[in-house]
Amino acid sequence: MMIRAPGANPTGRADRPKQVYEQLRDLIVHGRLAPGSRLVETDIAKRFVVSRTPVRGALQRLQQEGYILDSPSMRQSRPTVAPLTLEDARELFSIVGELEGLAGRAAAALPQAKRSSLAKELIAINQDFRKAAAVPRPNHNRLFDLDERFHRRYVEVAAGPRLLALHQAVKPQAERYERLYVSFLSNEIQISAREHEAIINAIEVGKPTAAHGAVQTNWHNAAERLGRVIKRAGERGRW
Amino acid sequence: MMIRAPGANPTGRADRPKQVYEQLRDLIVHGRLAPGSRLVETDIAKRFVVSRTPVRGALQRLQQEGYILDSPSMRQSRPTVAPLTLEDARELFSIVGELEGLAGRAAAALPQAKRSSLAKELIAINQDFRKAAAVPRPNHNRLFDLDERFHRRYVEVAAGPRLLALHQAVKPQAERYERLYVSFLSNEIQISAREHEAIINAIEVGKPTAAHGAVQTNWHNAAERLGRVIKRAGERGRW
DNA sequence: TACTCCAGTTTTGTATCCACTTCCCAATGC
DNA sequence: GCATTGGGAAGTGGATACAAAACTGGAGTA
Repeated sequence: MMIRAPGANPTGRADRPKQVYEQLRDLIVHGRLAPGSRLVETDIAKRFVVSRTPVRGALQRLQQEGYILDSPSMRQSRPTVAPLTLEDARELFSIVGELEGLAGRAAAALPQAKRSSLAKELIAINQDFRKAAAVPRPNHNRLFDLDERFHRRYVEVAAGPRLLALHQAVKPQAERYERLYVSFLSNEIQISAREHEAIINAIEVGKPTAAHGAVQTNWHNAAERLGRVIKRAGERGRW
Repeated sequence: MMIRAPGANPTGRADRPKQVYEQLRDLIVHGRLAPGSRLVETDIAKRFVVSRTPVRGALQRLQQEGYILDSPSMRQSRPTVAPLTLEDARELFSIVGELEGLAGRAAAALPQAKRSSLAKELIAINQDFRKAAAVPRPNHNRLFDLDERFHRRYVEVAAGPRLLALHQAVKPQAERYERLYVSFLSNEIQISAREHEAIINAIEVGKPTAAHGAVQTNWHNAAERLGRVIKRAGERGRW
C-alpha cells in the first residue's frame, strides 16, 4: 500500500499564497520594498514565478494587516507600501502594548507552577538579551531576535487563539520600526532589559494588573525612545 | 469641465468581493448560517450570481477576521462557520474591551472643546438607549444598534487609522454574541447604561486612565452577564 | 503657456478552464 | 459480515483569457 502523506507537504507544494505573503512581508519589513512603492500584481507574479491568483491572496492579506494600503488620497488607488511615520509608530506601539498587556495579565493569572516555569524561561532570554547588548559592537539582528522572543513567549503561553492570531498579525508590523530603532539605540537596550524584569517579576508573583502595566510601560517607553530616533533621523520614506 | 468622479462609485459597480463579504458576514452574524456549516465556494457563487473569484476573496477575508475557520482535522480544508463558545466570548470581549479602552483613553486626552461635544453626543445616545430599554417590550434590534452606536462614536472620534481598522475588523464579531445577549438580558440594560455614564464622565472631565478603566469594566461585565446567559441556555451550535 | 481631450498602454477585476486532492460509496475479497 | 480498495463525484487551488477601468503621454486649442 502506498502512503501518500495526508496533509504533510514537506516543502513540496505548500500553499503558495502564504509563501508569497511571507516573502513580500520580509521585503517590506527589511525595507527592500521602500514605503510608497507601488505593488503590481503582474510584476510580483513574474518575480515569484506564480500566477496572479496566489499573489492576489497575499496582497489582500498584507493590506488587511496594514503593510500596504490603497492610497488614501482620491487619486492613485493602487496598493502602495505603507509609509513610516512617527504618528503611526506611536499608534502601532500602543496597540501592541495593549494586546501584549492583555497577554501579560493572563500570564500573571496562570497557576503558580506555570508562572514560575515561564518566569524562568523569560529570565534566561532576558539575560541573553542583556549580554548581547553589553558587547562592544552588538549584533542588531540578535538583539531584535531576543527581544522578539521575550515578548512572544509569554503571549504564546497565556493568550487564547484569538489574541494570538491578532498578535501575530499586528506585532510583526512593529518590526519595521524596531529594526530602525535597535540599530540606533543599542545603548539604551539596558533600560529595556530592566523594563523586562518588571514584567517578569509581575508574572512570577502573580499580579495581573501590575503585569499589564509593566508591559504597557515597556511599549510606551519604546515608542518614546523611537520617537527621538525618528526626530533625529527624520521621517524617511526609505532608509 | 466634466468631473468624472474619481473613486466614488455611487452604487454602480462597487467591488463585488466586498458585497459578498458583507452579505455572508450578515448571514453569519444573524445566525442564518449556523456555526459549523460548511461554506462551499461554488454554492455561494451560484447564490450571489458571481463567479468563484470574488467569492474566494470574501471567504479569505472572513477567515482572516475569524468568522470562519478551516476545519481542524485535515478534512478537505473546507471552511466552516466558527462556533460560539463561552471561552471564545470571554476572549473576544476582553480584546474588544482593550481596543475600545485605548480609544476611550485617547478620547479623554482630546482638547476640552472636542471632549465636551463628544460627551454631549454620547449622552444623547445613552439616553435613547435607556429609554428604549425602559418600554414594556423593548426592540432588541434598536437596543443593539444604540449600544453599538455609543461605542462606535468615541472610537471614531479618538482612534487613529490603525486602531479604527482593527476595531472594525474585530468588533462586529462580538455582534454574534451581543445579539444573543441583548435578547435575553434586556432587563439588565439599565446597568449597562450606568456603565456608559461612567465612560462619558471620564471623557468629559478628561481622565484618560479612568476612561480606559470604565470601558474595560463595561466589557468585562458584559462578558460576565453573557456568561450567565450562555450557561443557562447552553452553548448551542445553532439557535 | 497652460489646459483639455483623446488614444494607447498598463493594471486590475471577473470568468472559466484544468489539475490535483479529498471524499463518499459501492463492490469485492477475506 | 466486515474491512479494504477502487472508482467516480465534488471541491479547491492555480493558471489563463478577457473585459473594464485607470494612468500615461502627447497633440491640439484657447
